[in-house]
Amino acid sequence: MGPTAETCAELLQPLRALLGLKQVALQKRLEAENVPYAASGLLTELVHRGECRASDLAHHRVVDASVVSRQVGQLESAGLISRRPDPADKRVSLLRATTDGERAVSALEARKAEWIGEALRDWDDAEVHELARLLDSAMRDIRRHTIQDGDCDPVNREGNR
Amino acid sequence: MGPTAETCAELLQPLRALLGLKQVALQKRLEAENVPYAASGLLTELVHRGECRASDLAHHRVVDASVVSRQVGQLESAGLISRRPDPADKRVSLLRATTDGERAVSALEARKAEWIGEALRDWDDAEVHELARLLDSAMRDIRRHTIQDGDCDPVNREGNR
DNA sequence: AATAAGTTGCGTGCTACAACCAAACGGCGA
DNA sequence: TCGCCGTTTGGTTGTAGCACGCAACTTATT
Repeated sequence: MGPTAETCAELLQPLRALLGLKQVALQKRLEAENVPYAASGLLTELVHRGECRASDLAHHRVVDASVVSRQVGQLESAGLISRRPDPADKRVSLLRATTDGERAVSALEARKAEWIGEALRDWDDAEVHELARLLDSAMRDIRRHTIQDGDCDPVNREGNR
Repeated sequence: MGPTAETCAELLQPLRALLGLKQVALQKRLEAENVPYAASGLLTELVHRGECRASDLAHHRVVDASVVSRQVGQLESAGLISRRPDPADKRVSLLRATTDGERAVSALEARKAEWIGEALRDWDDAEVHELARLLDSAMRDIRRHTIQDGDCDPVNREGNR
């Protein structure tokens, strides 16, 4: 038997606060140079994921393929990623971060880690580690539970309002 | 003296995944009836916060006052919140969720908790509780460190913990 | 044929910034 | 003390830009 509904409800408030972090990140200019915020996120994803196709990124970020297509265009114009035709399928291009792109992501993550480190300077290292472990685990479970049976549900997607 | 940079970096990936939850929430229609997603978040904030002014909400959500103004308009049109002139200052109107608004938030949070509960059905209740505790604590510290938070809650009802 | 990857046109939602109004505040001089 | 005027603050509206979804299309795969 899983956790009680009350315990799950305890998660809601910090989760809500967490989603609000996007605003803080925007305010702190936590994005790569020359590319908008969303594209920076895509670039980070690509660096951690390694060479892959655009549709993989779209699926993973739960956005439409057109969104990824445009952001890929921005990143390519900025010289942060490169495309390579897939030898096995001429429709797809394989995306990979350039050296500049990897450098930008490293710098960005360093700034983020520093920011968090300052905010949590009173924490025990083991506690932060434990939080990271639990959070990572929870996100994997939530993603797995949500993406698979929520994804093939075309009735569900009538415009974003 | 605080967590190491490496440990903080461990947080980055789950945090990134967490921000992506917004997309999942949009697809699952995790919003109140008749109001867009962002306004639903504002309504939830208002319910937990109790009666307050628009500028308080703007500050805590780290958005411009104009954004709150428009979302308040949406929520008022939907009958989910009500305004009351502040007797002490004729410029401000005090905002409060209506009974309908509170009902909508309750229903929304129940759906969210159910969703999370299903995703974490293999978890131990104590572990979820521990995650909630750590996450809540971390968010408070990050917020406090990032925003100068003169957290003056004049009418703090309902200690959401 | 039917399906899939990617692109482009178009409409909408969310947001910030600037300009604006009205109320409140703060002297400062008579 | 009173009254006036400049400044500050809460809130609204206009404008612009980014992010996103959907539809339609092209090209390649099956």
